[in-house]
Amino acid sequence: MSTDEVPTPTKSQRTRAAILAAARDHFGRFGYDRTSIRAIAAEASIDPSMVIRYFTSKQALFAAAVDVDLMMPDLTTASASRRGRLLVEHFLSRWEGELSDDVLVILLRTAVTDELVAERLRTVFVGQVAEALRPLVDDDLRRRAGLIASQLMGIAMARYLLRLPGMVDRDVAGLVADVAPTIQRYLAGKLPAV
Amino acid sequence: MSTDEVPTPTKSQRTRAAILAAARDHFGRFGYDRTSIRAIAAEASIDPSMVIRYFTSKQALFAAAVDVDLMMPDLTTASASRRGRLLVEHFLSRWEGELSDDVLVILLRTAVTDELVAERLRTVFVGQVAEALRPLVDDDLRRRAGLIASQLMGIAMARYLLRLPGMVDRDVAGLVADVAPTIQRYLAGKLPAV
DNA sequence: CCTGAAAGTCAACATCCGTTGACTTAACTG
DNA sequence: CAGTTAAGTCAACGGATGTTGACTTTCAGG
Repeated sequence: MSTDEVPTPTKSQRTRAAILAAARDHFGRFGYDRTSIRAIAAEASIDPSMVIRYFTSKQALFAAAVDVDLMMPDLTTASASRRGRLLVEHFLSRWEGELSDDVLVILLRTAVTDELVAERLRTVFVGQVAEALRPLVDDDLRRRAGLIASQLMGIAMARYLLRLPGMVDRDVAGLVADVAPTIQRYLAGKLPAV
Repeated sequence: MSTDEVPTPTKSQRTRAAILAAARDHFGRFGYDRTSIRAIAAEASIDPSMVIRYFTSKQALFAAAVDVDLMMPDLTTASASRRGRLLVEHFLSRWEGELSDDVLVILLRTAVTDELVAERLRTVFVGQVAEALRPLVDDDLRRRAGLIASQLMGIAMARYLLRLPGMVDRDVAGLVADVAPTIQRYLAGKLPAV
């Protein structure tokens, strides 16, 4: 209680939280452009002007709603040969459940049409993915991180955003088993010279 | 000249082509929502109402502009061990150059926020990718096609749409060499049971 | 040259959007 | 209880969009 921050379930900044939740829901399901402040306000049972009052603009609301923490697991404690599988499991388990308000999915949906959001996603991958991989990898960090990101994002796109057949009709365990060797090779396998 | 269709460089349905070109350019660069008919008309040096006159609506124009042909190569003539590499080379060479008006990129950009476009992309993958793979694969066609699609789409996202570091700063040959074994395994390698 | 259809222009419509300012209600403090 | 401040409502603004209909220009064919 002493070091914890804001133990107070304080007044009506529950509305602030309600706005954020509604925003994440709408942004996640429809993307930035097709989400209107009016719709967010309606879902939060509040007036549209309040949304602007709490956050200054739609863009600022989006920025506040999408605060990314990939919660990358500590892979150094796992045996080297199992790290690829662990990485795949981490992302898939994160996305299973209802993923509509997963911030990473929101970012993916928006980054393809918004250069500022793309820049943000780049920062996340460099700062969190590449950084988590650094202690495991001695050579070609950027190269390996890029390859891993491409395969993981491809799965997110194919299975969760586009719902491609052949990807949606799989159970998580099977998918992990299929993809883990790929990630393991990108992570620690021998890659072709230059 | 007899069986060829419309050898005539006919009248001003060059404008029709101009509209389509401008539409592909804008849709490809900014996505569906951020492309206005007025902007397309301006780029085609024409009045916005003409765009509607030629195509009935913005949605119909999009549908007409995005007519997808992946031009999948015939992989059966290649030796079985090189087919993965060929597949990767095919897609990468297609996307290198200026890709802004590549219909597949336009589809990718739009499908993440538009369910109808996503459905269309699904049809393309089932009808063209899976179909091209059918003669090469004896088991688990959908499974293998889904895995391949996920890795290839992941590359498109990471390198061309999001421009992730570690993916943009590679030459094509190096990228092909890195990814080819993955595709080869998804295509013909032994996959875990069920 | 005249005519009539095709190609193109112009202005306006209805609608939705983000955002703003004036106003009213609720809640807390003295 | 009075009064100040925060929380919330209401109506409107200016702008952009897709789409429409009436009008004008272009131009081939008799």
